[in-house]
Parts: sequence; C-alpha cells; structure tokens
Amino acid sequence: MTPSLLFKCLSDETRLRCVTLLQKKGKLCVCELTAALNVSQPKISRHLAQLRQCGLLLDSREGQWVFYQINPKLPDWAYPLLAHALAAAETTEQFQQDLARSEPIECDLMVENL
Amino acid sequence: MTPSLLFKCLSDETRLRCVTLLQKKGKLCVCELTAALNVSQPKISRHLAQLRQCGLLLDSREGQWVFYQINPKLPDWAYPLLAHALAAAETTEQFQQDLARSEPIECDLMVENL
DNA sequence: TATTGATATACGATTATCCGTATATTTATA
DNA sequence: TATAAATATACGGATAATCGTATATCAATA
Repeated sequence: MTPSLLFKCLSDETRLRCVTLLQKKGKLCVCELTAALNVSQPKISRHLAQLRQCGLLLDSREGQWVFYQINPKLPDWAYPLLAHALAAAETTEQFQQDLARSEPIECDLMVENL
Repeated sequence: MTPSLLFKCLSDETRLRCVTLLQKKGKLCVCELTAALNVSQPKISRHLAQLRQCGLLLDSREGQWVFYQINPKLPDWAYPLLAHALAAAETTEQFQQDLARSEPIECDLMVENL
C-alpha cells in the first residue's frame, strides 16, 4: 500500500462510499452494502474485491455472508490519513443517504411491523 | 471540489509528487517542477493544468515563468486532509529524491562554482 | 522585429477503468 | 441431492486516463 494507491482506492465514488460506511459501521456484509448504496451486486462486489486486493479491506465469511471491514493492519501513515479522508466524505449528502439506508429508523420498523 | 475528486487528483503519482513538493516549498515554477520530478515538460504541464482546473492549485505568471501553489481557498474539510495526505507522501523515497533535486545541496553548489 | 526560453495545447495511440449482463461458486436448507 | 440465497467472476463494450511527439502561445531581449 502506497499513498497514491490509497488515493486511487478512494477516488471512485462507490469505493469511497463503501469505505466510509464501513468505518462508520465497523463491519458489513455485501448485501448490506448493496442495499445501503443502492447499486447492483456485481458492481459492489467488484469494488470490494479491488479494495481487498490492495489491502485496504479484510473479508471474512460467516455462513453464506461475506463481511468486509477496514484492515486493522495498515501502515502507520494510513490511519490519520484515512480518518481525515472519511471525515471529509461524511460531510457529503451522498453519504448521509447511504447511512440512512443502512440504518432503518424507528418509524420504518414500526411500519414493517404493522 | 469534492472528496472523491480530490482523491482522484492525488491518485496519480506525478500529480501527488507535484502537490507534495509544492506544499513543502510553497511556490514553484513549471521548470523547477520539471527538474525536480525529472519528467518531461508537457507531462508536468498537463498535470498542473488538471490540478488548476479542479481548483487545487493556483497559477500566477511572473514574466516568462508560471508559478504554481496550493490554492489557499479550498473548502474547510480539505486542509486537514491535504496535510495528512502530504505527510504520508513525504515518507516515500520518491519524494525524498524529488526534494533533493529541488534543493541543490551545498556540495553541488561548490562543484558548480569551481 | 526576429529569436530564444518557458509554458501550454493538439493529436493519435495505448492502456486502464468502469459497467451491465450473464454465469459460476459457495453455503444453507428443504 | 435439488434448490435457493449470497457472493464472485468472466466477458464485451464504452469511456476515460495517460503519454510521447509535435506545435502553438507568450514574454523577454537582441
């Protein structure tokens, strides 16, 4: 992992949205990311594979689900950089929507339970 | 300027080297950057134009030279991010070489003056 | 004003990136 | 073991990025 490689990872909107949401939520499976970002499954899966291959994300299978998280063993320079990168990304409206879709609010749950 | 656009700017090695060196040195003209990075003039010029067009750099002509610097009027979220980005980039060997070429050391000056 | 130095741009070729669609793989379960 | 759900990958096409080379533009100066 080099600085410019990390920037390349974050330069695609879909990948940035994945990493930002993962930082916020800790660990998500592919179908949760697919739903939160509202994009096709192959598209998410390809980007996650890219992020995994360059070492930014770790995957772990649990039954039929595959969970992704930010790799806790990145080079030292990467963490403060990532923290500020994702803080910036969180300010976007796009991310607020992703976050909302990833967390069904009480009102939705009530409707579902009717 | 959006976060993912900024990352795209920094995802190319040549652009990252330019921005990192500019942060270190404040202001450099195209020929100084060309010499420091040891790449062709059109290549540098094209990348600088890109960085200018997306608002990351400012240019100012002084006689026949055009100087570039980091835009002091970026969005608030951009500065801490840039600071950490460039701190990470500075750790690379590539940047150390660029910096060395941009600052002739005393020994070189002595040889030149012989 | 002709020339030179510094910088920018145009052009064409190559390569990389991204995506939709279809299909393969893996796991759980009926 | 057949099926379904979750995930990954293969393929082809479209678009974008990058570069070397050649040339244009602009400013200084002889």
